[in-house]
Amino acid sequence: MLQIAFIRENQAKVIQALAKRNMDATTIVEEVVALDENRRATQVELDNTLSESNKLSKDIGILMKSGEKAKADILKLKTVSLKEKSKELGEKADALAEELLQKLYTLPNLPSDLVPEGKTPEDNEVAFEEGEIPVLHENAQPHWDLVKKYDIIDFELGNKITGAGFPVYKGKGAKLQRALINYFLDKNTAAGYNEVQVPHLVNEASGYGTGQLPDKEGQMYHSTVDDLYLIPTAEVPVTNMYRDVILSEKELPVLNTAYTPCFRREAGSYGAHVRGLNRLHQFDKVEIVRIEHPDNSYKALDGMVEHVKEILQELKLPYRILRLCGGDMGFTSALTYDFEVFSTAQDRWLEISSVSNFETFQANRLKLRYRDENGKTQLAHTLNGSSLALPRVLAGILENYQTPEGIVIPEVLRKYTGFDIID
RNA sequence: AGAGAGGUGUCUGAGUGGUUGAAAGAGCUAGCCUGGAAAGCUAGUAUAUGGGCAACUGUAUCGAGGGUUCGAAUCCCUUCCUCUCUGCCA
Repeated sequence: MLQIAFIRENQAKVIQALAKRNMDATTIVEEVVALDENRRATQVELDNTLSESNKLSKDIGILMKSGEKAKADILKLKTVSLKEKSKELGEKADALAEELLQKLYTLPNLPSDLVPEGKTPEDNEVAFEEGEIPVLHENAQPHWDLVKKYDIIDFELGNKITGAGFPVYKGKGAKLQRALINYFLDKNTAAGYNEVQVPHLVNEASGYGTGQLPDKEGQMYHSTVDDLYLIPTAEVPVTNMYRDVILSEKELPVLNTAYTPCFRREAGSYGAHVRGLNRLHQFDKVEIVRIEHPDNSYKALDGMVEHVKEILQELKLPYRILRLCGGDMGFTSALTYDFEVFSTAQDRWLEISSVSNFETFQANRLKLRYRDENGKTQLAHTLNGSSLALPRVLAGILENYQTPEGIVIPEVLRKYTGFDIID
């Protein structure tokens, strides 16, 4: 959530920045500023009224103590109108604050200066590309055929148990998946991230904290009996560990990593691009989350990009990095790099990681702050990235490493899998 | 899930209607003392938000939300959480 004080003082800047998201924010910014002004004026009036009645109450207390009940009764009469007035003003201030909040929820984060102009994924900027695209043998197949051939992932079985998008991993497929999780976690902890295991269901406050609510309400599975949401990403529980927390400056940066399953309803998506592992309702992901000093957050973002790069280099997968354009960027992000692996058999790029700096957007909702050298509290910056999302990495490996003899396991994974080929 | 007890500041812990944002102690910070440290002494030590250049100051907050009252940490209701016992269970 954007800070109202910032919007108030930088209206033109906010409108200009949001234009990069192809959004005309003129009206809403004006509304928000007007609401805020009205709210503050009402609050001042309310505060003054309350101040007056507080004073009277104190006087009444003193009079009662000294036994001057008659005098106290006179003062009591005076408070009646003040009470009515403050009730009215309080209700008005609350209503204005609520309206303001709802409006603020609709405003996405301001894109950083580095974000390229653009409307669609085609406008994303290729920032980096590396790795050779392998030349596959004649009968190369997409992963959805490969997994059947080697009987390592069973989509039908998942359909039977749950429904579409909930596959069953079997045998070497399950082992490979587990190997990837362990490998990713080991890479992350070696890079200084602290491994945590977190709940897979979160409450409403956590959903609001990281910005999934109210923006993506329909995208999360909701257990209505207990009013809990299945996490769409580990980002939600991991970042919310720091909701309402004030860190000391020397505790920064905070680095955490977690493996969790992720649950996404993916309402409205269908077609060839969602075949096989390309889009699932439940998938595994290892996430990295950082809390940074504002001065350091973009350096940290670069560091995260380098870290994910290294993993893909070790896996020897051809990949590229996109700097997302204003139109394709997530609601809460200020700058996002997407990683895509090239699937030779599908002849297309598959998104496998998204690394973002949220600046203070999440911290403002979370009330995640640190104390600066002057002892003042400041909003921290939050960042996160996938390192990595499993299914598409798996798809990339299956498709790019296929040979007539079977699927060769990338070398770095062999000590985790205990086998070097799926045949 | 049922019965009981409880949730107070960084921590321990007092406070059952009246100048209580909150005793006391610990911790922490600064100063004094010391060759240095400990001890001792002195002062300071929540957050949010409004006003003010600032000093300063208004308001709100004692798990959360609502209510009673001139006045609530204290009384009432709802809700969440913790502990003990019983039940169930990986």
